[in-house]
Amino acid sequence: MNQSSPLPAAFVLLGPTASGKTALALALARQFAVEIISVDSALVYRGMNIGTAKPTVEERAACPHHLIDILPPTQAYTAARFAEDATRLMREITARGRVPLLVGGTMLYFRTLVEGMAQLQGADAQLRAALDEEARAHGWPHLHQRLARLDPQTAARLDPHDAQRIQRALELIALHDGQPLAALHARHQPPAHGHRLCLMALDVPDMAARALLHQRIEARLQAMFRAGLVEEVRALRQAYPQLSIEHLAMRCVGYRQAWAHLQGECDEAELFARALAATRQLAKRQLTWQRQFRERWAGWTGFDFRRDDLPTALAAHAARFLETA
RNA sequence: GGAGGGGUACCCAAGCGGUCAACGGGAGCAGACUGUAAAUCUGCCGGCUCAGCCUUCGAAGGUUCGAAUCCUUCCCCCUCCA
Repeated sequence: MNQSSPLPAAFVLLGPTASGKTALALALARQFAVEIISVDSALVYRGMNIGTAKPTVEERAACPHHLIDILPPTQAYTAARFAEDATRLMREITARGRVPLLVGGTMLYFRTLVEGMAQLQGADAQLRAALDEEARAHGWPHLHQRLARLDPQTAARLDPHDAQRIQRALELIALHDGQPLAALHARHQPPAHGHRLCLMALDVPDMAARALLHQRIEARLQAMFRAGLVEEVRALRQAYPQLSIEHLAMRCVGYRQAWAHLQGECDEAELFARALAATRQLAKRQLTWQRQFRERWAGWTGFDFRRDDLPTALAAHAARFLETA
């Protein structure tokens, strides 16, 4: 990279669920020649529109949108796949003379985008099935003990009940000839997208702001129910007979709870209460990530999500970023 | 009016003379997080000048060395009979 060709710019907009990202992204799209890349593990699935608060077809007509509706809910999308897709799309968009605008709330994906990730083997369905089987028989603490023999360092930092991470650790070790995770993580690769990122975040800075976010979440969930969230899940079950609660798509907030309701596990009032709590908890975890990012990433700029001048404030910030090449 | 059941911390709910600030679950708050991440997991969770102290188990009295647990009266809720 020489000084006469600085890295092209990309805009990044992240925030917790229901903080207003979609509308803001569209506002930016009116002022800049952008193409939007969705950074969202749920928007990738076709047929999941209401519960994911997916931008409507009309909204998406305002500018090109990517990584939305790219898979049926029976398939799995992953962070690694996102890293590949986003890298490719960012280059393509820049080559077209536009600016990539990455918008969403899947914080692991953002971390991959900014910090990169290690070059590792992907999921191995057979291996995972075998480990699940063992866990059912003996429990995850038992598998954690095995991990302690194979990779004491990793076992020490994982809780014996952290099913997902124990499984992935054992999977990785098996796929990499017994190498411990520390060695594998040493293969960490910086991100390959070749852009300098304008990091803009929607902040929820105090408990009063949190209370407002909770109100918005509840209002939006009510709207989702009125719009037919339960019917959407019912339709998915009919359209994809093989679809089960095990599929990643059905682990999404709202869908998982609606699934339980359709199985007769709870009435609609209970469904609503559970989905509401799950959404708030999601927002909370997103905010935990954001606090960490704020400390870690240079150039991070937070905006209180309650501000009523957000479109102009973000546009001004983005314009300044473009100028400081 | 009569018979019975019940009122426990934000919610549900165990406890039924001491080991109870009170099992458990939910909610909430904080945190972790390297190819499942809208996932998975952990900690805290009455108050305080916090190895101790203070105020709690519908209310008020009482019994007892000691009560959420026993007694009395009162208030409220539910079921059945009238």
